[in-house]
Amino acid sequence: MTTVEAYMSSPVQKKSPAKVGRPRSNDKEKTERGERILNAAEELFALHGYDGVTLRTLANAASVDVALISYYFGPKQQLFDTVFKRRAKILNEQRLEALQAAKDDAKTAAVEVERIIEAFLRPLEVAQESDDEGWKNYCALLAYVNNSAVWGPLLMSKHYNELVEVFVDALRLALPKSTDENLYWCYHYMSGAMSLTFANTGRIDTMSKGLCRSDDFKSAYDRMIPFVAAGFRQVCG
Amino acid sequence: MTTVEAYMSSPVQKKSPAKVGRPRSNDKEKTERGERILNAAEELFALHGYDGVTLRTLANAASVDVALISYYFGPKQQLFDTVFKRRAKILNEQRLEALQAAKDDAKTAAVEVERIIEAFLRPLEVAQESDDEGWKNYCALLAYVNNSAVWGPLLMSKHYNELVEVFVDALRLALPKSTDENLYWCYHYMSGAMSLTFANTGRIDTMSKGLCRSDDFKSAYDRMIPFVAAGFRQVCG
DNA sequence: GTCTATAGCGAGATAGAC
DNA sequence: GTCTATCTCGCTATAGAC
Repeated sequence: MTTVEAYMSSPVQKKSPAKVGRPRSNDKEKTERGERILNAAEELFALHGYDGVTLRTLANAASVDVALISYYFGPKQQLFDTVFKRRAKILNEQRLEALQAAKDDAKTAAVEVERIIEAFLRPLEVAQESDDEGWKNYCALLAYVNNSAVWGPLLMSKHYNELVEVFVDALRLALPKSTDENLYWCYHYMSGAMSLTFANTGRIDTMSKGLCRSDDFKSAYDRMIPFVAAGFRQVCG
Repeated sequence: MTTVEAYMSSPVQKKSPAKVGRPRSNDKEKTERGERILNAAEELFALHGYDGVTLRTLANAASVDVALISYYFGPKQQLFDTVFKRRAKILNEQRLEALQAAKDDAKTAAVEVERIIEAFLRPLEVAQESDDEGWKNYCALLAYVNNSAVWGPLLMSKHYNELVEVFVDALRLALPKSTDENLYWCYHYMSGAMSLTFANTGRIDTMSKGLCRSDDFKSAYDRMIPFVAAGFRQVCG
């Protein structure tokens, strides 16, 4: 626990104050290793699930000794939690910023449904399109966790409930005639559509005989946003 | 393989022709055991995924000896495949029947979008509400497989692509202005919304502070159908 | 047809050498 | 801080007794 927290609290700027003495071979190497482990874990957990990944496979993928994983991150479950929470904060901040920008534009009026959905979903397109492959893997991991009856209740609620509340509040203002029950169900459908897009299984490729591609994120989100917005208006309008 | 196929081809009426001779303790007991294994496997695979279930746990849950699982169903992968395909056929037949009924009602005209979505989704509500708990578990398994980058491409395409084609054909007639690209993406969003509902994670319960319940399938589908139909109209109209 | 016993392997975790 | 070696446990699969 302590090791993990220490690592997570200062993930980048841990370059040691004095760079004068003997050239410690660790320092940069250490954080690099920690990140290699987290990146490999992200990818493998997303692809095979928690139980489908062994610490040995992971160590191999990260080019690191097995024992180091436990040394850095504690037991396997704790590693999983660390991987999951790593990018949650960043993602939520971006979505809240986008929502705030929409609110600023609307001034005193309620923000339009489309703009709210856009603020919620578009940052995910950006993430999945990022040069950092890790974001794509993290989104796939989100799909796994969100659909898991074991991990979903634990991790999604812990790291994403606050964000959901803010967006549901905005949607309530945009759709004042709606009951909360309708709002939450519609949020649920949006979450499902989003998750399957995260999962990036390549199924739409074969289904459409190559017409659509799983990794064509712009196409996916350009259609998902109006689709979801229309659904909200229909059910909650 | 042979054992599996033999078992699957006559799942119920295998009561042996002559019930006259000595009372074989096997017969009924055997199929009961086979079904107990499949039912337990369905439940456990849905909850923990393929790698999260050991044959020992499964044997224990089915009150059966470990060795019997291999004897009946072959290696673990084959068991998984058998579990997955068992209810796929039944489900697809029900959905095709519902679509045919809608087509009959419409006579020469194209079937309405809402009716097509209804034919696609409502049989799933019925399944999830069934007294046979197995259906609920199977739907959760579908959520797992559909979101898995490993199993999805293998099993979904194998057992559900034909059905998808029929429904996309109907939707194409209902929305003649749409491109196929739009149709497939919208199908994808519907599939995602549906999967998360299958997953039955209880997350909407905590999110909505008890206002909505994961296992309130009527509420889920009554809203999902207009939500999805409106989305299709918006993007493909 | 069923179950016991075990082969053969690999898992997670850690003690202790360096 | 890193890695070797090992403990203990559990896995899938099957051979062979009943």
